[in-house]
Amino acid sequence: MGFEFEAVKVNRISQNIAEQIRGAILDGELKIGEQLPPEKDFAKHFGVSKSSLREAYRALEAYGLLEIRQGMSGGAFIKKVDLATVKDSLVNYFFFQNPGLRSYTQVRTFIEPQVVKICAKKITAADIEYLEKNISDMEQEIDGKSFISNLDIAFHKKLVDITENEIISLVVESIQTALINIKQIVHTDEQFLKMVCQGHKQIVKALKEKDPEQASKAMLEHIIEVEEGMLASQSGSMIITEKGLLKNDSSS
Amino acid sequence: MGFEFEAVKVNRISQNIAEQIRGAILDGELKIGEQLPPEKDFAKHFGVSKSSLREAYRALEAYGLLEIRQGMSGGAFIKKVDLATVKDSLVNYFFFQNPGLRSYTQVRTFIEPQVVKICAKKITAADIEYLEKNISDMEQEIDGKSFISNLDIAFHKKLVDITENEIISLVVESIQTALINIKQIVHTDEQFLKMVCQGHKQIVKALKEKDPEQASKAMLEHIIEVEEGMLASQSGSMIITEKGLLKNDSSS
DNA sequence: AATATTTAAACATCCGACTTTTTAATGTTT
DNA sequence: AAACATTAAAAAGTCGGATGTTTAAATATT
Repeated sequence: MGFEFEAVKVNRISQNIAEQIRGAILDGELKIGEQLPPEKDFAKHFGVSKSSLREAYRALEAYGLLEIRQGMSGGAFIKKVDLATVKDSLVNYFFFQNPGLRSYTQVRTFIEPQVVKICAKKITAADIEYLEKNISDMEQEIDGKSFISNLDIAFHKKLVDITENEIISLVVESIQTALINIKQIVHTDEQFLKMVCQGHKQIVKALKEKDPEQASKAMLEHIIEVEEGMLASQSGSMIITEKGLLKNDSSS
Repeated sequence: MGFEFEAVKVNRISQNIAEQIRGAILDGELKIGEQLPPEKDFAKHFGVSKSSLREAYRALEAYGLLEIRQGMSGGAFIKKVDLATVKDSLVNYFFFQNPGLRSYTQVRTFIEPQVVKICAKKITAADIEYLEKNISDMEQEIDGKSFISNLDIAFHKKLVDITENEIISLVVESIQTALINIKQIVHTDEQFLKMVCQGHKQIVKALKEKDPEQASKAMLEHIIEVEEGMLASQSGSMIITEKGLLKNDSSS
């Protein structure tokens, strides 16, 4: 039959409750901001102990679906899952999956050139001003040797935000977040950073001219340049594994 | 300074422990499959109660980082975060974000035409066989009026799998999962499904001819056709909100 | 009116007894 | 010896209630 049986999982009370509540949210029975009854009452309502209910809450909190506030007018409140939660989840996934730099670059070459095509049509004067300030800030940081790579992310984030497509934002930002870990290790040098600036300038130039094709081309080249720069530093000697995210062949 | 202060968060014991364990995993101190000490011992080691430790476990389980097994040789084991966990997280996020069909389609038009370009170069005879069987299965289901839309997902999943890029797989599959919810509501008719089949056939035809441009073009057309089909059904009368995923202006 | 104190609601933590699940060890039967 | 059944032990799961902590609202004080 080619059918794969799946391991039947535990039937923990807390899990059952968490699923019920999540289900109620997805069914629209519970809405954002709505407050659940106090632990004691709610536990009694389910016919379970307070501990079990609390364990369910911890899981729902981890999903980003619930916020618990202590104190007098506190309680458990249904919460909209925020970007940070889902990004964390993606970072956890990528940590184990550990895709190569190649995979990240490939996705970026798929998406970001298309993103700037749209930007070229929708971009406003204020957007351009923001991007140009971003670039000059970055140049200053490079001169001051105090580069922390947030401006790079902000630049790309700004572009995807212009598309007003939440899914694209999520994907691009998550990849950026995952790439930070690699970048920290690769320890980018001044030359590399100047190259990044140069790439950004080309992109903005094309956007100012409202030239989608040119913008797309500039973005594609930028992404590939960045990858090559990172690969070059990687092959070079030192691999500072500050956060242990890079597995090394030499056993510690 | 333009600096945004963030709300200082709770300092719950369970959260502290969960972060410590997550940190140890991300730092490589804890590896996949590794077993944590028994609840009682571990709680004592942290100097906290069993309840607090257990609450931490529930959060880590939700992150997909931990698996708890009951029984004699059970315990808490470090687990690799799996696709299902991160997909769930994305589905939760999309539920609240509730992006329009337009957003989904846009991302697909960015990614999937590029995916089949790569497929055209890497595809094997076995892959083509799989895809053709998928299409004929789908045609049979349509004739038998028992369409459940899993074959459509399998078709697109197969294509992204050929790229061997885990990130693309995750993105495309998550979008497919999110789209299921919409599709269920839109209640696709026979004509629509036949159109889907036709689109798939065009794609496979181009892939057999190893023609990247043609494949890309066929995929792009397919995605847009599907969107138009879905929009058409949406504007048509009935909106069966089986799972309440579609907010309706009429209050119940 | 501003400030300080009290109060009460709700979550947070702890503890210890008890239950259930699961596997391994042991015993029993054929 | 092999199959099956029983027992034992380790570990998670559940419970309930005592106690602590936080927070905001109510009250009292200056």
